[in-house]
Amino acid sequence: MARCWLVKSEPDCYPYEQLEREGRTMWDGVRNYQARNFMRDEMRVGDPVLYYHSSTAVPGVVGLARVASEPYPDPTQFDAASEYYDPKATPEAPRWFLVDIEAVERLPRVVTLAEMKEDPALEGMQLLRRGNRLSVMPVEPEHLERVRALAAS
DNA sequence: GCCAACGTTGGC
DNA sequence: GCCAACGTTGGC
Repeated sequence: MARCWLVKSEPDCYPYEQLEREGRTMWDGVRNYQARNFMRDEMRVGDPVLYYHSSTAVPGVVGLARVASEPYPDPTQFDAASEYYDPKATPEAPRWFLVDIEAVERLPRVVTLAEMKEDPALEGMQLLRRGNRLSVMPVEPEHLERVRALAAS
Protein backbone atom coordinates (compact mmCIF):
# COMPACT_ATOMS: atom_id res chain seq x y z
CA MET A 1 0.00 0.00 0.00
CA ALA A 2 1.19 3.50 -0.80
CA ARG A 3 2.16 5.83 1.97
CA CYS A 4 -0.54 8.29 2.87
CA TRP A 5 -0.17 11.95 3.73
CA LEU A 6 -1.93 14.98 5.09
CA VAL A 7 -1.32 18.54 3.98
CA LYS A 8 -2.56 21.65 5.76
CA SER A 9 -3.71 24.77 4.03
CA GLU A 10 -5.35 27.89 5.27
CA PRO A 11 -8.57 28.31 3.29
CA ASP A 12 -7.95 32.07 3.15
CA CYS A 13 -4.75 31.28 1.33
CA TYR A 14 -5.43 28.24 -0.84
CA PRO A 15 -8.73 26.44 -0.19
CA TYR A 16 -9.56 22.98 -1.51
CA GLU A 17 -12.05 24.55 -3.92
CA GLN A 18 -9.18 26.30 -5.63
CA LEU A 19 -7.23 23.07 -6.00
CA GLU A 20 -10.36 21.51 -7.49
CA ARG A 21 -10.70 24.39 -9.90
CA GLU A 22 -7.08 24.36 -10.94
CA GLY A 23 -6.82 20.59 -10.86
CA ARG A 24 -3.22 20.61 -9.79
CA THR A 25 -0.74 22.89 -8.05
CA MET A 26 2.84 23.19 -6.84
CA TRP A 27 2.84 22.70 -3.07
CA ASP A 28 5.18 25.65 -2.66
CA GLY A 29 6.21 27.76 0.31
CA VAL A 30 6.89 24.93 2.75
CA ARG A 31 9.79 26.14 4.90
CA ASN A 32 10.11 23.45 7.49
CA TYR A 33 12.82 20.83 7.18
CA GLN A 34 10.77 17.89 8.38
CA ALA A 35 7.99 18.70 5.96
CA ARG A 36 10.51 19.21 3.19
CA ASN A 37 12.10 15.85 3.89
CA PHE A 38 8.76 14.09 3.58
CA MET A 39 8.21 15.67 0.18
CA ARG A 40 11.77 15.27 -1.03
CA ASP A 41 12.51 11.79 0.27
CA GLU A 42 9.32 9.86 0.83
CA MET A 43 6.45 10.99 -1.34
CA ARG A 44 5.72 9.00 -4.48
CA VAL A 45 3.52 9.85 -7.40
CA GLY A 46 0.02 8.58 -6.68
CA ASP A 47 0.26 8.62 -2.88
CA PRO A 48 -3.11 9.59 -1.36
CA VAL A 49 -3.28 12.91 0.50
CA LEU A 50 -5.83 14.24 2.97
CA TYR A 51 -6.45 17.94 2.47
CA TYR A 52 -6.87 19.78 5.78
CA HIS A 53 -8.07 23.32 6.37
CA SER A 54 -6.33 25.04 9.29
CA SER A 55 -6.70 28.42 10.98
CA THR A 56 -10.37 28.61 10.21
CA ALA A 57 -13.62 28.54 12.16
CA VAL A 58 -14.05 24.77 11.77
CA PRO A 59 -10.69 23.17 11.06
CA GLY A 60 -10.86 19.74 9.45
CA VAL A 61 -10.27 17.47 6.48
CA VAL A 62 -12.22 18.66 3.48
CA GLY A 63 -10.97 16.68 0.53
CA LEU A 64 -8.79 14.03 -1.02
CA ALA A 65 -5.80 14.77 -3.17
CA ARG A 66 -2.86 12.87 -4.55
CA VAL A 67 0.85 13.36 -5.10
CA ALA A 68 1.17 14.26 -8.78
CA SER A 69 4.91 14.69 -9.39
CA GLU A 70 8.37 13.67 -8.37
CA PRO A 71 10.03 16.12 -5.97
CA TYR A 72 11.78 19.14 -7.45
CA PRO A 73 13.20 22.43 -6.14
CA ASP A 74 10.60 24.97 -5.02
CA PRO A 75 11.05 27.83 -7.51
CA THR A 76 9.80 30.45 -5.03
CA GLN A 77 13.02 30.09 -3.00
CA PHE A 78 14.94 31.77 -5.84
CA ASP A 79 12.42 34.55 -6.43
CA ALA A 80 13.39 37.73 -4.60
CA ALA A 81 9.88 39.06 -5.10
CA SER A 82 8.28 36.05 -3.43
CA GLU A 83 7.32 35.94 0.21
CA TYR A 84 8.99 32.52 0.25
CA TYR A 85 12.32 33.81 -1.06
CA ASP A 86 15.33 32.26 0.64
CA PRO A 87 18.54 34.22 0.02
CA LYS A 88 20.61 31.26 1.15
CA ALA A 89 19.26 29.00 -1.58
CA THR A 90 20.70 28.84 -5.07
CA PRO A 91 19.69 26.81 -8.12
CA GLU A 92 22.97 24.92 -7.72
CA ALA A 93 22.23 24.18 -4.08
CA PRO A 94 18.48 24.36 -3.58
CA ARG A 95 17.30 24.16 -0.02
CA TRP A 96 13.55 23.61 -0.47
CA PHE A 97 11.77 20.92 -2.45
CA LEU A 98 8.15 20.34 -3.28
CA VAL A 99 5.81 18.05 -5.16
CA ASP A 100 2.74 18.80 -7.20
CA ILE A 101 -0.61 17.97 -5.62
CA GLU A 102 -3.75 17.23 -7.59
CA ALA A 103 -7.36 17.20 -6.47
CA VAL A 104 -9.12 13.84 -6.32
CA GLU A 105 -12.48 14.48 -4.71
CA ARG A 106 -14.10 16.67 -2.14
CA LEU A 107 -15.35 14.74 0.88
CA PRO A 108 -19.14 14.53 1.20
CA ARG A 109 -18.75 16.60 4.36
CA VAL A 110 -15.98 18.14 6.43
CA VAL A 111 -14.46 15.80 9.00
CA THR A 112 -13.74 18.24 11.78
CA LEU A 113 -10.69 18.32 14.02
CA ALA A 114 -13.04 18.14 17.01
CA GLU A 115 -14.64 14.87 15.91
CA MET A 116 -11.32 13.35 14.92
CA LYS A 117 -10.05 14.04 18.43
CA GLU A 118 -13.08 12.22 19.82
CA ASP A 119 -12.72 9.17 17.59
CA PRO A 120 -10.94 6.22 19.24
CA ALA A 121 -10.17 4.77 15.79
CA LEU A 122 -7.97 7.77 15.07
CA GLU A 123 -5.95 7.57 18.24
CA GLY A 124 -2.27 8.19 17.59
CA MET A 125 -2.84 10.14 14.40
CA GLN A 126 0.01 12.61 14.06
CA LEU A 127 -2.30 15.50 13.28
CA LEU A 128 -3.90 15.07 16.70
CA ARG A 129 -0.71 15.10 18.70
CA ARG A 130 -0.27 17.98 21.05
CA GLY A 131 1.48 20.99 19.62
CA ASN A 132 1.72 19.54 16.16
CA ARG A 133 2.61 22.23 13.64
CA LEU A 134 3.84 20.29 10.64
CA SER A 135 2.12 21.29 7.42
CA VAL A 136 2.99 18.04 5.64
CA MET A 137 2.87 14.79 7.57
CA PRO A 138 2.36 11.06 7.11
CA VAL A 139 -0.98 9.40 7.85
CA GLU A 140 -1.57 5.71 8.56
CA PRO A 141 -3.59 4.10 5.76
CA GLU A 142 -6.21 2.91 8.24
CA HIS A 143 -6.56 6.44 9.59
CA LEU A 144 -7.07 7.78 6.07
CA GLU A 145 -9.75 5.13 5.46
CA ARG A 146 -11.38 6.00 8.75
CA VAL A 147 -11.58 9.68 7.82
CA ARG A 148 -13.19 8.72 4.51
CA ALA A 149 -15.68 6.53 6.33
CA LEU A 150 -16.56 9.33 8.73
CA ALA A 151 -17.09 11.69 5.81
CA ALA A 152 -19.49 9.20 4.25
CA SER A 153 -21.46 8.73 7.46
C1' DG B 1 -6.61 38.40 20.67
C1' DC B 2 -4.50 34.98 23.64
C1' DC B 3 -1.34 31.59 24.49
C1' DA B 4 0.95 26.99 24.28
C1' DA B 5 4.08 24.54 21.59
C1' DC B 6 7.64 24.31 18.72
C1' DG B 7 11.56 25.54 15.31
C1' DT B 8 15.27 28.60 14.40
C1' DT B 9 18.81 31.81 15.37
C1' DG B 10 22.78 33.53 17.41
C1' DG B 11 25.79 34.62 21.38
C1' DC B 12 28.92 32.43 24.19
C1' DG C 1 27.13 22.35 21.90
C1' DC C 2 24.13 24.82 25.05
C1' DC C 3 20.36 27.68 25.74
C1' DA C 4 17.78 32.07 25.85
C1' DA C 5 15.32 34.95 22.81
C1' DC C 6 12.47 35.32 19.24
C1' DG C 7 9.13 34.27 15.52
C1' DT C 8 5.49 31.34 13.81
C1' DT C 9 1.69 28.13 13.90
C1' DG C 10 -2.82 27.20 14.90
C1' DG C 11 -6.59 26.05 18.13
C1' DC C 12 -9.65 28.30 20.92
